[in-house]
Amino acid sequence: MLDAAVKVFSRRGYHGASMDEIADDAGISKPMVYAYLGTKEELFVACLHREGTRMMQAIADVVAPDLSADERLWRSLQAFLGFVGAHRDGWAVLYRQARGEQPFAGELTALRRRIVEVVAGMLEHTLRSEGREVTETELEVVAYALVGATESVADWLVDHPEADPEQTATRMMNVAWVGAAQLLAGTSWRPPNRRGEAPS
Amino acid sequence: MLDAAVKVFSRRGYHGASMDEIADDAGISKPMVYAYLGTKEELFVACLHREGTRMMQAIADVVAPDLSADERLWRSLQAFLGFVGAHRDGWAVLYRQARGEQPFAGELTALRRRIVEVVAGMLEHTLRSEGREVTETELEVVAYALVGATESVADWLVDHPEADPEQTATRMMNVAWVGAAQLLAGTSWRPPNRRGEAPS
DNA sequence: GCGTAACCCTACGCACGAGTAGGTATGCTC
DNA sequence: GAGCATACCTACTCGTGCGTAGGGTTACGC
Repeated sequence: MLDAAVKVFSRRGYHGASMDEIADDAGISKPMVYAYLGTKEELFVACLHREGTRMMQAIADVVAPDLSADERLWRSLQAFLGFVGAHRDGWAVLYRQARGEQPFAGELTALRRRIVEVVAGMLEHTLRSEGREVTETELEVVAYALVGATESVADWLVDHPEADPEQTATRMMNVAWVGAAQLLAGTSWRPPNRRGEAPS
Repeated sequence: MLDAAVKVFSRRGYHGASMDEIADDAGISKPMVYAYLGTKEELFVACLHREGTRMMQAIADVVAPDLSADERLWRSLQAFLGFVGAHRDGWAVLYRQARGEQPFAGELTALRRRIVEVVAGMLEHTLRSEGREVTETELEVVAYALVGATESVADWLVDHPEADPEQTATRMMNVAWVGAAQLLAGTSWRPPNRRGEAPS
């Protein structure tokens, strides 16, 4: 039944989806939806939570803490893009719909923050183990960039059903890791002849 | 007057914003809004177009075709993040609101596609000039990743008003360019001991 | 065969907000 | 100062869609 809701929400958006259509799609009538899932808002939150939990679980299932950083990143990417490929509707709800709607933006931000923190933590751990220091903000921005890049690629994947998630993950890894590896190794880019702007 | 609309749309979202509130915020009454800007949908599209055009213009103003690839990327990033920093509301409308609403998602996708194509074109030009071949899809995914990373960092910037756009651009450049430069140089990452998956 | 209870539906009330009709003030022409 | 146009507002209509009230149907107990 949540499946029907996710499907309709993903197609129409939160406001565009009518409870009638969801009920219709689920093969039951509206009062039943209210009886089982509560109001529209609660229903949407339920969808959000289920999809969010599923996604996090899909990643957690394949990531062991004793793996190397690049292996963990690779597995996460694989799991994540595999998940998105298999649950395109769910991802569309999470990523495209929930972000704009004020009542739910908070939920989403929290989920996203957890992911960013995991990525930042991974980077930080690797950096510290090599004795390099780095500011909190610096890490956060890099983590945001990596997460955003991945989300964007996931979005691309949703619109290209013929694409192979695993191959896409490899491509993504090329951008993320080859870049990150350089950063971790201490390579950094600096602005050309202007007022020097130390990257903190 | 469009400023008021953008402000309200960014705070409430497309559906959440009432024409009354927009009119109120602009200091005029509702029929005036209809007289000048037309229906709510037209009004939103007008906002979208203005912000989109402004953004593209801000970037076009600082990018000359005779610059090196990294210089162009750097200037674009600077201009883009500077723009977002100066027009947080506008960016919120473009990025957070318009994406989810079916009637406008197309507009947005078109804008985004143009940006992705520019980035992909830049990458391709650099690659070809070094004699390397690469598939269309490969380029597209990398471009999507870079664009998504930048959008994500822009999003971060919106939520951190105290951050300096230029410094953030430098950080972003570190991720994007250091990674991209490696890719351009031919370095690539491959999955560990599994069924070999040539990155095409 | 009649009470009743679980289950589900059709059909409605009601609020909210987009878009408009009709009226009022200000200024300009002659 | 009468006629008229422009600029704007208050106050309405009307559609849409959330949430619910009240009725029908099936199955079981007695």
